[in-house]
Amino acid sequence: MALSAEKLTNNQQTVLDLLEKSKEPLKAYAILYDTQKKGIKAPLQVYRALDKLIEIGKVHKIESRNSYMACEHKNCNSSTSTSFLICETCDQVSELTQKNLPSYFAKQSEQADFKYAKHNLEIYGVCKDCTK
Amino acid sequence: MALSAEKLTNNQQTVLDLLEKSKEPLKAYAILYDTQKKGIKAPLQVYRALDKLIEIGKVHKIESRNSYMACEHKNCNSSTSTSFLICETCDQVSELTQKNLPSYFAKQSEQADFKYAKHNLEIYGVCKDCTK
DNA sequence: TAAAAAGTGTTATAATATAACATATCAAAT
DNA sequence: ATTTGATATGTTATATTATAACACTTTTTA
Repeated sequence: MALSAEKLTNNQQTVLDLLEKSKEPLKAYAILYDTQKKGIKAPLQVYRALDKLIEIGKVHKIESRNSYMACEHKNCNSSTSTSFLICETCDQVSELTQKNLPSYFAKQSEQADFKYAKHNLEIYGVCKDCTK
Repeated sequence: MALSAEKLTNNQQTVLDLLEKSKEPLKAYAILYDTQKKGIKAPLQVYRALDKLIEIGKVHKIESRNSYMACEHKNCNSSTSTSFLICETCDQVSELTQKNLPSYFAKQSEQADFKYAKHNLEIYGVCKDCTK
């Protein structure tokens, strides 16, 4: 079955719903706390749901923050590369949608004799709302 | 006193020496284990040394691996942006030295109404040695 | 040389993530 | 329809990564 058509289990859907409602990325134990009323009782249940959601591209991990966010793109089914814009003022994170980043990075990598496969880019700065 | 001329303390020098000798990035508790003979006894001593070394730009953290490496550049005294090439085969990490990355990212960010300050880039792939 | 700043050593604990194992669910292939 | 294999679940325990708090020492600077 194609990844994009994957049917989610209860736990997976519960975690995804929460992340989609959240304005900021959430940490695993925050997710645990917020989903206890939905029957999720242990960290492993959260991490397992996250693992699957990340695998099918519905969720991304922001490595430098140990936090997780729902993918903003419709029907995203890639778990490969990620590019974030992280506001240092309000902690909101958005995704940089730049189709040519991979080819740009592939070119840069090649100059260092390195074969590009995927990337994680975390840009820090100030978002639109916070510059006002 | 200028950062680049900063004199390191014993613990800081011990941790930096170890990282400079290492071929791969090291994890904090690996650093702790390897420096016990030099008098470092507790995690906090490692983390405090790392914090300082990162601050003065001598060490970088690879976020997605929770590991630390000595900066490869001479007299690096910037703790702002980082760009890594991470080999998925042998786990060696090198730094991408690309002067124009910040301006490139600044431009990309601007298109999303985001004010660029700094970045962390982690490129995954296969290094020169491992493609042979 | 006193005050301020930075670092130390130590114990305890917080925060993040995985191991192990028995059981359950579900799709698909006979 | 039923076995089979893959995937998910629930649970307890534990590993890994990182920081808090506090008393004390050293170094820098004014």
